Amino acid sequence: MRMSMREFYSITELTREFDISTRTLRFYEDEGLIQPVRRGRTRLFRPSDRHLIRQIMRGKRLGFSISEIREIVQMYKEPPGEVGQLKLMIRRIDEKRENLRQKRRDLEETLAELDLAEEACVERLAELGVKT
Amino acid sequence: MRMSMREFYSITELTREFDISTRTLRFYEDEGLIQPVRRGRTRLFRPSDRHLIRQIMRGKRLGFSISEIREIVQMYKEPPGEVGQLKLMIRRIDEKRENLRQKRRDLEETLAELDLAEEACVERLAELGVKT
DNA sequence: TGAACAATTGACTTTTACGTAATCCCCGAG
DNA sequence: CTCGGGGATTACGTAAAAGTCAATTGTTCA
Repeated sequence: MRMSMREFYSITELTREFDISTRTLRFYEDEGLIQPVRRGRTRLFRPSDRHLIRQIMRGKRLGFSISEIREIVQMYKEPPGEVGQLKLMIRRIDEKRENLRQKRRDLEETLAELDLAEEACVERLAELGVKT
Repeated sequence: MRMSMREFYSITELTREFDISTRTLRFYEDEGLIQPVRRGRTRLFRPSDRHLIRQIMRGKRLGFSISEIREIVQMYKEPPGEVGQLKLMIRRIDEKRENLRQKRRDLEETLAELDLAEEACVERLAELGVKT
């Protein structure tokens, strides 16, 4: 049935939802990350555009540049039809995954060190006779 | 014993080890991230500076800005002596950890989608009669 | 219909994180 | 000595990713 699946979102709706500016969304369109349709000159964002924006924001939070994000969203799309292209795509996906696994290691290490730092603070507080 | 623990590293040694430029290391010093000692005007990097650089690079890979990295390395240092400062520090550590956990969720989601994308490619290859 | 409001476009500005000379100092080898 | 290499400083340049501002152009609804 897919009720309540809206057909279009306005640009300001999405800026509010994702807490970004219209300038940013237009910038992403210029960069070819999203292609909202138009009614006259006004942009109409489909659910698929919205989903893409969600993925873009995720990429941003992970510190990827626009061009890296462009590469990643390419990977999510329909696989190419030609064998060479497919193999290339698979290799690039593997590279990205390796990249992400490195980030995960970095992340775990950082979290571990922050845990230690917090422990040290709590201990210090205890020494000063403060109840946590 | 701590044999083979060198006392100092030169700037070019570290640029080679971390694959960054001297400009970058001087920039980090200007930004207050590292404080190598000096012999005359020449910078001498201690093992602790080297360790800090390692942490900085980790922060970079995770997409943190210089000021975020500055905040993080503050947290690794000795806990402050005053109760108010300690409590503040603990709150900030918690915030960073929440931030990192968000990154981890983003990371897992991205990895999962890349897995799907790769599967799709492999399937497509199989359809085309290519043996993986 | 006409004022208010939402969107668009284009140009210019800003911030971050360095890159890139240009020039100078110091030191050890030949 | 002297010169070549490593290091320092100063200052200007730049690419990425938007922010900001101005001038217009629809759009709506009282």
